[in-house]
Amino acid sequence: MNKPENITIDTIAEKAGTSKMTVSRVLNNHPYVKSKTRSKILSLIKKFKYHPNLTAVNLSRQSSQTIALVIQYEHLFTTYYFTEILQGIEKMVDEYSYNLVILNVTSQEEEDVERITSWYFGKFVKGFLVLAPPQNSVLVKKMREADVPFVLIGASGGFKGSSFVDVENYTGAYKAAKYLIDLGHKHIGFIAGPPERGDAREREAGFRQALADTKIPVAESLVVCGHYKEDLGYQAMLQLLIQPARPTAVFAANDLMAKGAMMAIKESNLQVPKDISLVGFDDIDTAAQLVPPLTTVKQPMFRLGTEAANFLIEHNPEDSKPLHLVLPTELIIRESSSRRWHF
Amino acid sequence: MNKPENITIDTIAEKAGTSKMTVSRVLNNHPYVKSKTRSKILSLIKKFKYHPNLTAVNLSRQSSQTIALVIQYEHLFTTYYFTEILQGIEKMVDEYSYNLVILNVTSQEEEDVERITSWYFGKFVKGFLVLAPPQNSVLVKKMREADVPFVLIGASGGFKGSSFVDVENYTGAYKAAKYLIDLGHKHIGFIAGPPERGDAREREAGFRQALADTKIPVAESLVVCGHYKEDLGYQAMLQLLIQPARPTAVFAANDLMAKGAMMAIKESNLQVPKDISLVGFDDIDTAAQLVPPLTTVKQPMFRLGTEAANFLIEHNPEDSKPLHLVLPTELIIRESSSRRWHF
DNA sequence: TAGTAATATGTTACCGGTATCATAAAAGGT
DNA sequence: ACCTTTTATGATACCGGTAACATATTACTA
Repeated sequence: MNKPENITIDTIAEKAGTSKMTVSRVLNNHPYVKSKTRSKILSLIKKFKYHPNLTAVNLSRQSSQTIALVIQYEHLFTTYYFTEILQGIEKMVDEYSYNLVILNVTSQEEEDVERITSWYFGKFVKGFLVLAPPQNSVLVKKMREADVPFVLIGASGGFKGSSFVDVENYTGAYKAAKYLIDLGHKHIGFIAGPPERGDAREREAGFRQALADTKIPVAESLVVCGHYKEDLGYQAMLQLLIQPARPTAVFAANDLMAKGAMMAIKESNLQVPKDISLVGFDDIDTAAQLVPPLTTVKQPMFRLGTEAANFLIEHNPEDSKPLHLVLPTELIIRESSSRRWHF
Repeated sequence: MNKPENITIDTIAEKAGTSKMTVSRVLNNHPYVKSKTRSKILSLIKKFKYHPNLTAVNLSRQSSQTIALVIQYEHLFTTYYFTEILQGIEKMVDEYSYNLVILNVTSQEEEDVERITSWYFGKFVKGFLVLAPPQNSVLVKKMREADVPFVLIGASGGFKGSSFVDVENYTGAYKAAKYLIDLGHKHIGFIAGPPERGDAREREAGFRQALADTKIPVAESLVVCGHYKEDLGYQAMLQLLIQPARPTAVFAANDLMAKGAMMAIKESNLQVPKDISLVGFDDIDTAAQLVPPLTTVKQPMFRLGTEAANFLIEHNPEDSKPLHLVLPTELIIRESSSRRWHF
């Protein structure tokens, strides 16, 4: 029953007959170590399966090499683009040899504030990336008050004083709506996202402005809310279809709802785009795989992740101005949209 | 430019005119502190916004109060039930005042092994919950070799020696298939999950056994693979529909594929369940919201999370036997399935 | 070959808490 | 009033590393 002794840096130093400082130098690739000493130590490390105690390392270095991503798990499936952003984040985190942890925040943010910020105050993490917080986020408010370093992802709207990366929701939506108008559509439906989210509001604003700019009145009966969810997009579309003056084109504030809408259209024995043109937003993976492939507004999601992570890691909050980065969106024209044929 | 001094336990002790030990006692609710002293210290803590350095606490206590959940982000959307499991985990984690971090593992597991296990070796986490690893998981293999504490969630199949929680995939699938058979169906299609996953194989085995037990031959042309993905479920169903002898019932190995399948059926102008009965597996949120609501096999996902987390937190690996817990599944009969009418 | 620079290693203090043991003060018992 | 408990607080060492500085060794230069 030999107790698996705790192997520390001292163990290795002793076996190697050196001071622990030399071992530390080997661990950190310091140049001033004789190659013979180095290899001896390395083999001992292997032999004893030594792993440095990261807690001790962090305490000593007074830094953590870790950042946290705060997300609302419940939203995971409506923030469908999540994985791509995450991949962007991970890329940066890898490049800097950082670590990433993911922390959950519920819709009762108040209860989570303490738990989450203590990761920073307790010196566990250098700062936070906050994914798409609601406009009135208590968490963000508290973080700002307490000078916690953070970068918001996709929530430029309500937090002008803080660092954020976001995409041109307004312009993207404007372009999409304008595109439909240019195709001859005058009766355009809109399936909106959740009103508490800034991006959703911007997209709606862009849509409305495009119509306004071309003197097309917005029929309020053609604007319905789908909260970014597929099944609610389906429901919303059904609602649009029973309108006395059915729209000839529909713009959904995200692809997931567009997908639901497409299903509803098909089930009503109508065709996309012959009877109804359909445009989405996000360009999620499945957008191109739908039948017909979905015309949509593409966001540079991967880059959203890299930029946010890069800033958080590179800049310490005292010495730099907040990051305000808004990336362009691009209209991807596929086969779900076409010129208006019927009246 | 007053530098925001680092507030430590010593700062508070000094201001309070006590030793830092007394402050430490206050922080940890030790009874032997005069209430006057306690309240004085508490007010100073508040005044100076003192937060204990968790890194120091952990180093001193030689423990971390943190567990990690390892998931493959890429799978996030096929492991749809993820959020419910997560909520179960978080419940336990909260109860024990633990912390949870989520770590990503890619499909190139080899590259992640070191990064992930170092969270344990570096004393950052007490152990791991591994969500639905592939059957030949390198990560799990290495963890076992290195005596890293972990609990697998939903992967009992390939890892008999390790701790796991899982559900009765085999029995659940058997029940579903048997149910369809009892409804008079003899021509039953099966949409399978990814063959590298144990649960998918068990579900297929249960399906096959039910047919075997009732002397119904399995038509291999009616078994197609959909890899747990919605759009592949759609494709798979289309394939089943062009078979010379169309199935009168289809069992999909998860709800997501069942959903895709339902779409395919509707688009082919057939009706569920009149023309084809449809049964899924998982009972995800949307299952009940489909039109018609989906008959499916419900898994106790929340409990899967609580049990796994509870075991990992409560038991240290040396002193206890591995956990082998298999929770029952339940057939939820809704409206997507009915007696066979036509031949 | 001494003198200086570059390389290699060691010493000490410190990061910010907690555990353990010692000691002081207050409370209780006779 | 004296002794024993209980309560309250302090002193010291320690957790496992790293930073900064000191010292020893080797290599190069004139």
